[in-house]
Amino acid sequence: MGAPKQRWTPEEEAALKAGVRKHGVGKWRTILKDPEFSGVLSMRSNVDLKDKWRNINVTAYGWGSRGKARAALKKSRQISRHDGALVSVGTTVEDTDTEIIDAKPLTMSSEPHQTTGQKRSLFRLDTLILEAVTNLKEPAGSDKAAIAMYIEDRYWPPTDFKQLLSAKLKALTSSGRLIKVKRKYSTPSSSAFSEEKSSKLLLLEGRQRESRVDIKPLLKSQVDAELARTQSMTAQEAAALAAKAVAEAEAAIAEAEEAAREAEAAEADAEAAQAFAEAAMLTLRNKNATKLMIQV
DNA sequence: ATAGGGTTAATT
DNA sequence: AATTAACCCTAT
Repeated sequence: MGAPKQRWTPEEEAALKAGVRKHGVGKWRTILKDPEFSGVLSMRSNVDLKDKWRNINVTAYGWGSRGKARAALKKSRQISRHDGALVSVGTTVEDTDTEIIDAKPLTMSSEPHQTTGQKRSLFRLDTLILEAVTNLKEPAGSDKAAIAMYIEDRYWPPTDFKQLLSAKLKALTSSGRLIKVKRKYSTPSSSAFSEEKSSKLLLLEGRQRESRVDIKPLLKSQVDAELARTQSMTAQEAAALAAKAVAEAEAAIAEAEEAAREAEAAEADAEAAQAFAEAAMLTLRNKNATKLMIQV
């Protein structure tokens, strides 16, 4: 009879990720032949690897049942949104491993005022944010990047709505409509207790429960997923993403400083460390995208 | 050999 | 019943 379905073990999954890291996405046969992974993956075929990789990335992005449709939408949006400001990067190909990208693309593009469009999206932004947080269903809450991605996927975003998003998140948090725990936002009802709205209390509670062992693997997997995606991108897409990553990293660093300033000593340490970790990973992601761009 | 669409088994 | 994950099929 047919094979009863072999579920992937964490070891196999780890081997696959490592293999992709070493050989790149799509080199399934190569990964399989590599003696370092051939042992663990001996029960798997190259097609299995491909399929599993697809599943990993789908889940890592919090896609629901309609991943395909959203992927299609996303792609068309990304293609249609190339500003051209980023593409002028490929000039220096040699020893430039750090600041190839002069990132200010997200600030103000030549758009004068589109009152109708911006106003409408602004009006819905509160709702969209809440919708994003609830639909993403991330147990530990969703960070700003995830929320932004969710919104970008479904609705056309204003040229730079990241700033607006930050402001709105802040407002929603202080008004109690969102709970912020370690730079991740979740809806109050999911937090079991709804009456206490002292954000500092929540902060401490969350810290104790998650104990930072929980949060790091999550972030790492997210970054891994995005790294993998950059490897399957075109140079233009990678450039756009890289620029975005730089902007995000800058924002993260700025927020870290802000947090450090206004929090007490112990909390400041934790907050700053977390923010710094995110910033560092964003930077790493940026470097990889840049590297890819050079190769291609 | 790989990517992508599609199907079926398993989880919730 | 709905969602997810492993598996299968086909075109490139």
